[in-house]
Amino acid sequence: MARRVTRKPEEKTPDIRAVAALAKVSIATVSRTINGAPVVSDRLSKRVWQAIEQLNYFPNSHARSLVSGRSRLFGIIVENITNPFFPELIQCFEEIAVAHGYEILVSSSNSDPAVLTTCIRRMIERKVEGVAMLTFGEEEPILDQLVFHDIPLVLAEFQLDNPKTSTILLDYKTGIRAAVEHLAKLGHSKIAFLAGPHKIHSAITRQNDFHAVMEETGLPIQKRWIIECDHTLKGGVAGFARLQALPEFPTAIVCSNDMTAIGVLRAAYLQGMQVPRDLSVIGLDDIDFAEFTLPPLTTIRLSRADLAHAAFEALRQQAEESTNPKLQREFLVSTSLIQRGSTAPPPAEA
Amino acid sequence: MARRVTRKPEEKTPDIRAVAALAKVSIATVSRTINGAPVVSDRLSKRVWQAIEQLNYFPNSHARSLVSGRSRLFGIIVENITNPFFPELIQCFEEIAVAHGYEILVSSSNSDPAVLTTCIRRMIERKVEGVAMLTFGEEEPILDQLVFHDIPLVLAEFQLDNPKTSTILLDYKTGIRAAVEHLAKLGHSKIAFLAGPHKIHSAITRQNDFHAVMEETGLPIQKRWIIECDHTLKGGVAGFARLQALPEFPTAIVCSNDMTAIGVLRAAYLQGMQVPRDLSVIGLDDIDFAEFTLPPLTTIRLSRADLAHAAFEALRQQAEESTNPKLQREFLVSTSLIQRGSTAPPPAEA
DNA sequence: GTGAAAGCGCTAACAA
DNA sequence: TTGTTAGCGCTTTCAC
Repeated sequence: MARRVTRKPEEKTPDIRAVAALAKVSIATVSRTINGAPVVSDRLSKRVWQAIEQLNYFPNSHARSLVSGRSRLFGIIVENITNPFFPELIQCFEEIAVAHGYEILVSSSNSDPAVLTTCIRRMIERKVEGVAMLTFGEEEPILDQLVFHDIPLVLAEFQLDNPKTSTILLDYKTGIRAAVEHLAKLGHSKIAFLAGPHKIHSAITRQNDFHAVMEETGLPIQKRWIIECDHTLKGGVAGFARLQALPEFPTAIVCSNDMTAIGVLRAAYLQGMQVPRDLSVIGLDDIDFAEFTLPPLTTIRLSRADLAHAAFEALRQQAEESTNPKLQREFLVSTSLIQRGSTAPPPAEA
Repeated sequence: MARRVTRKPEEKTPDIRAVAALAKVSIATVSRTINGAPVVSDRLSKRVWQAIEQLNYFPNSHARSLVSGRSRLFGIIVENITNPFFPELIQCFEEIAVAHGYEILVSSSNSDPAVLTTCIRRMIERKVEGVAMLTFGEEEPILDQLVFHDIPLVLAEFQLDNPKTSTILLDYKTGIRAAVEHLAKLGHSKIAFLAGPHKIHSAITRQNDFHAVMEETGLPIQKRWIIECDHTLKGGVAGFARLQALPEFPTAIVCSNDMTAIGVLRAAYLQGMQVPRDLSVIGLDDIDFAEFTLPPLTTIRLSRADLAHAAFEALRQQAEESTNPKLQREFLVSTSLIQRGSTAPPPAEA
């Protein structure tokens, strides 16, 4: 693998000058070689690479960033890294970024404005070339700082009147429509929706889209069956309990995310209800785990890869082609229904 | 919340000189004020802060790092960010780091040496002041680069003969002993172990510790019941199947991590086996989800908070007190048994 | 195609 | 207590 490298303690870590001296060229030539400037002759380039190898030289990115004005850093802020959806998203985003020579700074805001404020401050100080905020709520004033510092921004489902801000539109409707139609076809009409926290934009969109689709499909909407939860497993359990406290119980539950659905699955099991015989459950996200619940979860897939690609591409364009007049400012990511084992016809009327 | 900030497009983002000019002081005074040097008079300090506020100035961390030689960055490399244990760990580590004014660079190595190599390169170029590698395998030659560049390192269960490398010793034995004794007390003697991938040091340690504890306790060890899995849910399912293919089946399974145990739970359920009536299962890690499996998972807790604290403290000491002769080079993190619902007495002999 | 030199934004040594 | 100044390690003109 990597050859073993050693260094005498008295030698300082090598810099560009050391490389230049060893290769008997100027530091400008070393810089050009490293950066792949097309002008360097093969002869010198080879000498330089040899010296770099021999000294085990690594360029100092702070110096590079300082002089070039480019940090090659993107920030990504998620709401809660503990929700499995996000690690999967971050993993994708990081892979793409690294493949393009960027680094990422990850932060979990936990929907706490104070945390978010400092994490945006840190990103500005590190001179990130863009920030992706894929779930967020009432934090517009905080975003001002990014705008002020001319930092490109990509948001999910939120437009900002700023040339450096792009938006990813999430077409939940397609997936939710497929889900509701799937349920309708199975014979369900009593369908509840366990929503995400209303302080998060995407949670509201999901709820609204569910509402709209139900109307479209001509299914009855019971307001009491639309319940705000918090996108956690515990929240799903609690939502299930609130549904049970009602005079009438639905035959199917659509959840705003998979964790909520997993909570419902668990609660139903503990109540002696059998899914999908007694109750159909549909999630949203299609986290890796959804395939392994009991029964396997029917869910609306929101592709992390698509989302990560869109977010990265939005930022990359802003960072590298900001002068391009026909820069893409809107991206669309779609959703689709993944049918697994948690849906079935409703039980015969009692 | 944050006051709304705006700026005319023609103004460039403010630097330390702009602040100095507005506050009518030298840039040195601004620098001292920001860094809390004790010498600045209240009068000037107030003027400086006012100017900073008014201009909405954020110091450039690249410039700071370059001249001070301190990046206030730590790297953390995990094996697979998709295993829920790691996001929980990262979350803790980040919180502590930010509270101490550090930033973190997260990377997932996926046990791929090539990925690891580039991620270490990136960390060196960013001049991280320390790297935490909490799970790793045969990557010693790659670590040489960090040693070469004088970067402090903290490893789990692996000693490196280098003054800047600290070690976190994980006392799995205490937890595993409690688990095995718990099973023994319930009447189990046929105990299998589903190990993690042998290319990971900690997986081998866990297996060895299980082996040692079984001997200590005087329980019979069946070599065929010690099976290498891969720390994933699917791996647990596969391990369960391999166990079933054997002429005799154990009455209890201890797993090298919780994901494996969750796989076993699932496989058992699908085989019509009831846990814990027909089979007892014990995990290791105590991820958040362990509480919510069906039945709730009895597991050996490895505190993420403790681990994150130890890792951070090791790096912080190295970064800030490297001259301190009695710097702590070894840290111990313990484990303990969390009894939940997946263990019970073995079924009566057939 | 190559080198000399200016300077990115800041900290720290030294002077006052 | 404050200001002046030299550089941190590099990229990028601008000459040659």
